[in-house]
Amino acid sequence: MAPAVTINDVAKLAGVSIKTVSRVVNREPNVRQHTRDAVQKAIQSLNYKPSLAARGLAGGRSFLVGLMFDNASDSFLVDLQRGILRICRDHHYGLALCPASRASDRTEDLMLWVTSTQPDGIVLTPPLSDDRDLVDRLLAAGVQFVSVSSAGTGSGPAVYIDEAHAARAMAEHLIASGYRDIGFIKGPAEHACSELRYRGFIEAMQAANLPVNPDWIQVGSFDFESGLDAAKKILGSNKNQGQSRRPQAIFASNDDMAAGVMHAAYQDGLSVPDDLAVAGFDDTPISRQFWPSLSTVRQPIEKIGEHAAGLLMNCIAPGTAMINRTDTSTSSDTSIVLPYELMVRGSTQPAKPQPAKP
Amino acid sequence: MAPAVTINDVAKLAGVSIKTVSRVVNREPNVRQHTRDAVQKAIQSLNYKPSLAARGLAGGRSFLVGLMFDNASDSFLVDLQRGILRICRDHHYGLALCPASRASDRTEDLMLWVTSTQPDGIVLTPPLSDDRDLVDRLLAAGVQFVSVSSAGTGSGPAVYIDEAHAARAMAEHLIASGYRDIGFIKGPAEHACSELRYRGFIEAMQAANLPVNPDWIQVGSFDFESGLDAAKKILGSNKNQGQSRRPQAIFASNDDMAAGVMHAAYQDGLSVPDDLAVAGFDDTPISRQFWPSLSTVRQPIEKIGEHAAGLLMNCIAPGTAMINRTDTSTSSDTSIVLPYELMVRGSTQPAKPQPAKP
DNA sequence: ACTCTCATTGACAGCGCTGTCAACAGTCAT
DNA sequence: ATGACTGTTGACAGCGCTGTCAATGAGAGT
Repeated sequence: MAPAVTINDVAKLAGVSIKTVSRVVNREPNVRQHTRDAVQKAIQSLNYKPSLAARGLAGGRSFLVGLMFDNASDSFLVDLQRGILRICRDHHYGLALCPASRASDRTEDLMLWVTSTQPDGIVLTPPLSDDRDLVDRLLAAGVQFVSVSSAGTGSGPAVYIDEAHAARAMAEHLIASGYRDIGFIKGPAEHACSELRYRGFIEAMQAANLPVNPDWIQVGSFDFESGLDAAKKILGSNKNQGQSRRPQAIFASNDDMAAGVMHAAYQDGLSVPDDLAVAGFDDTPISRQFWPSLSTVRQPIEKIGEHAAGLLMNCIAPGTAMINRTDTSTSSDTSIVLPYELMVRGSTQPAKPQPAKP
Repeated sequence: MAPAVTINDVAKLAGVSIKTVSRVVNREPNVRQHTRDAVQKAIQSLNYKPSLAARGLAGGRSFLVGLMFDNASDSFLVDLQRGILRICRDHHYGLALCPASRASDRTEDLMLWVTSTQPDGIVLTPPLSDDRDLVDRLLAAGVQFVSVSSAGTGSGPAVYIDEAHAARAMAEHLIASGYRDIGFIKGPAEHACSELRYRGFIEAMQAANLPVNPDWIQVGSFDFESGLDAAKKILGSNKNQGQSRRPQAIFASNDDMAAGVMHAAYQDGLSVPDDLAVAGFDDTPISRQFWPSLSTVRQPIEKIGEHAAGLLMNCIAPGTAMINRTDTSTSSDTSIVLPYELMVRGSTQPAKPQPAKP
């Protein structure tokens, strides 16, 4: 398991000291070009790769980034990983996973992982990024971390989109499409974005002078089942009393729950979008695959991952090229707000003509 | 970044040598119970966690498992990760990700990752597990690895389900439901399972004496778009010639492609399952969420991950409890075949009565 | 009592690398 | 020519831990 070829072999072959090889490997300055070339050649010919463990022990850095998550959705996690991995690869960093346990003391567990793995930086995903306790412990431990979070705890750098604004835009789209009776399915409280998305919805409704029917506001847990349940409640809320009133549209605060809504609609024999329009949030793959395809808000998750890792690298791996953050992002001191995109698709576009002014 | 508390601190507090602490930490025998307790107490009170890097360097093991993947589907990857992580956690192992690069020499890249990260073991996922070159290099490097693969290269331990059998079972279900004209969408060639699933389908058709229409056999790449395209070809294959014949059912060899088929069907104004039955493979979340929900074959991916990691631990972390493999699995020498499950759902159950014998 | 065994413990030397610091050019202004 | 400086290199001491091996003590057999 020990690497077949060590720094010693390279040094010998190149006719320099191991320290010089170390300098070349670490891209340190003050090495003559000639020497550098010779070492590079030796490295190439021996196919040398420094041992992470040794570098970690000697240098006090592990060249490892940790990704902490708790119960994240599949596509979110994978997309984020993809983005982070791309940047890590560029910086010769590895990525280690740190799932939150169901144990009694989640924070303690996570911190133990930190002290044993000793990652140079951590990417925190919601809802962990909204967890004051954890963030404080991380801060106290002096570990670099970047939050992927809509609002988070306000501590440390973060990468996010303007959730409230995005949700408001979607709600406005619904309103502009002629829907007046609109239901909403909130996310769980431990996610900071839940409140923000809800706020955006409310703002849009108030701005349009539309009433918000409390029966049509439900709370889910961001998964399909909870969306299904919430939709059943909304759609069936007045059945008992014989008032068959139901909303013309339901805005679910993520796609999985929106999928639940559509499923519930079909179960009730409703057609989407003619009987019920449905909107989601996240632009997970499923939103494109559904029939009709789901209107949603696209978060550039992979990009978010890239920027999060990029911020980490800025602190952690100084001197290496940072990722291009001049693109479409608004970058403040340490935090980055990425643009969202409204994806209007079939689930909110009724075939029958809508009156512009109801 | 260095851990605040080292093995030295523990040793001092417990009044023993660091070697004894090391013994306790590593659960080595030949430590008096009294001593062991004292050390444990010291560890607890100091909140000590050994440094992975130091253990790796000194002991020649990294306590890291690598997960190698290339372009795996979201839910597959996440489920597998979940399973692996559970076992890793139990054995105090970490999980590092190793995505295949799009670089010219994929194998070389992966091997460099191996020599620098020096994982104690690797979980290989398809299509990497079907890559002869890579497997040979791994073998040559003497790295422990477990394949998650239907057939693989036949080298080293593997965990898988009987793909051909499963596909055959699904095809038989379709046939038993009264469908005679059945199309099939194969997976890409670099996945060994593609051939196996196809074989299962063919076997069932032949056993039932049903003809296989070559126009109704297409090849996809396991993603939604390719399923959509393949379905369009199958459904529209004879439109030009005015022969409106199309299959009564399409069996896609994974759920993402099956989603594409359903999407294509809806685009053509066909209803599922009345005009076209659709079956998938994998039981990804989407299959439950679709309307109608998708008949598919459930692979216990998380369990597969657990078993793969378990096999790894057997070689890597001897002495630690191995995972319970007596459950429903058939375990040969080193490989494990897990049971699949046929999930019959709405997409293959026509509302209108089907003649038992057409 | 005396040896032989074996369980228990610790001293010590590294693992492969980096940080520190000293050594030694070469360059330039004086 | 002298000193001061900067750029380039290597010797060496660890990083926190484990493997090896030797030392100790306790019990078993004669």
